[in-house]
Amino acid sequence: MGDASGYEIKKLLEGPFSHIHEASFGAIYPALARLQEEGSVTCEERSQEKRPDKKVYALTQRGRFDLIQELTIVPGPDRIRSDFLVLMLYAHLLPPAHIANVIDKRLGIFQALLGELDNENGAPVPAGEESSAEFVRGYGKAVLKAAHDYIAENRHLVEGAALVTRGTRDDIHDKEERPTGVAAE
Amino acid sequence: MGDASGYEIKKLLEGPFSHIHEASFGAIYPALARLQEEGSVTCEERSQEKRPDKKVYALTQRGRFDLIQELTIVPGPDRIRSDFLVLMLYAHLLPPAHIANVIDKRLGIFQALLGELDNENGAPVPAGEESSAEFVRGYGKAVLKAAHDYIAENRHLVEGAALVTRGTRDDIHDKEERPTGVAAE
DNA sequence: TCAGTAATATATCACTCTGTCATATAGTGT
DNA sequence: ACACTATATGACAGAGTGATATATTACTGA
Repeated sequence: MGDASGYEIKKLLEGPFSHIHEASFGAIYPALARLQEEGSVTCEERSQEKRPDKKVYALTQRGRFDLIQELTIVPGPDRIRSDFLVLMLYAHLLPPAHIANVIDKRLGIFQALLGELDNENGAPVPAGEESSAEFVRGYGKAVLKAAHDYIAENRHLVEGAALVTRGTRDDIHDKEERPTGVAAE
Repeated sequence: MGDASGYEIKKLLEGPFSHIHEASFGAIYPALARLQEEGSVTCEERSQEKRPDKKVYALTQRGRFDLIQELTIVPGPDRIRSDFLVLMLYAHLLPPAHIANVIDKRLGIFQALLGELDNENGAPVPAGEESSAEFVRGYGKAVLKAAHDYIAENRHLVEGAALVTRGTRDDIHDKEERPTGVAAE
């Protein structure tokens, strides 16, 4: 979708494409180095004023061909890891106030992501790719909205009177948010 | 949610909980061994007729306490990796027939998963946990349905006349499905 | 009858990727 | 002055994936 540096790729995967795929710097930088060695991308070092230098990578003919080869698969099911849903599954073990707090934060995250997807300026799309990008953005919006609305309408199922039957739980307070490379707040 | 062997845990994460979390044997078996060493679970070896022996693990008091500690976080955003959406993003590079094939398969996968979530017998839930489990199952159904319906209504955006401008693409045929530990077909 | 496939069940391991830290520059807040 | 945020690249320990190995039982077609 155009030339980019490793840092720029990471920002894209945190922003407008956060509902598609994640990747850390530890994946991106080694991958770019490997692709350059293989001749799939070229690298141009650009010095910037007021900012550190950056390395802008561009797809070669060979890289474009390899990309198309890689895309010619029937993709398997999406891979999901949701700490939120794991927590909800055990909501009955935790104080209702904590669950309510988590749900409020979650609804906020979803609204923020929806706002980001509505913002057209998020990711400028090259000509000829608009409708693919539109499809993917719409998909994200549809799924995010469904999740948001479901939680808002059904939160009573996990916020109801918790059945506390086992375990010493006088000392439960909010822990630090589990860190993820994704900044969504 | 009850005693289980490593194999049974894997099957749960492939079936009724596939929209929550994934884990491979390489994660599950070492984790169970570590938990046993730490005293969070006990292990009972059971010999079975007509089947290989299995090791059934059970949570201890200490394990239950540690679980609650682990759950007392504000979970970060869900982590998603969708080869399907990556493919859709580059749909314009591929033959419309291939995209149509992929979309048909995807709609089938979603319908199969929805059927699995509708089947109450999928995962027997212990008393007192029904409404948490119901919330999580309903979440999966809502999100899956939204994705399915969005794809069905908007597939024209990626199946339309592909703008083929670059690359040699006379030799594109279906590749093997990318393998994942999850059996969803 | 016998090979091949599949399901059940546990376990190990190379390799990839994540999460964290290190390094550097510059702006912004307190 | 010190902390924090943002841009930018990279190294590295450890966690997890995907593949493989092993073993038992059952089914299926040649």
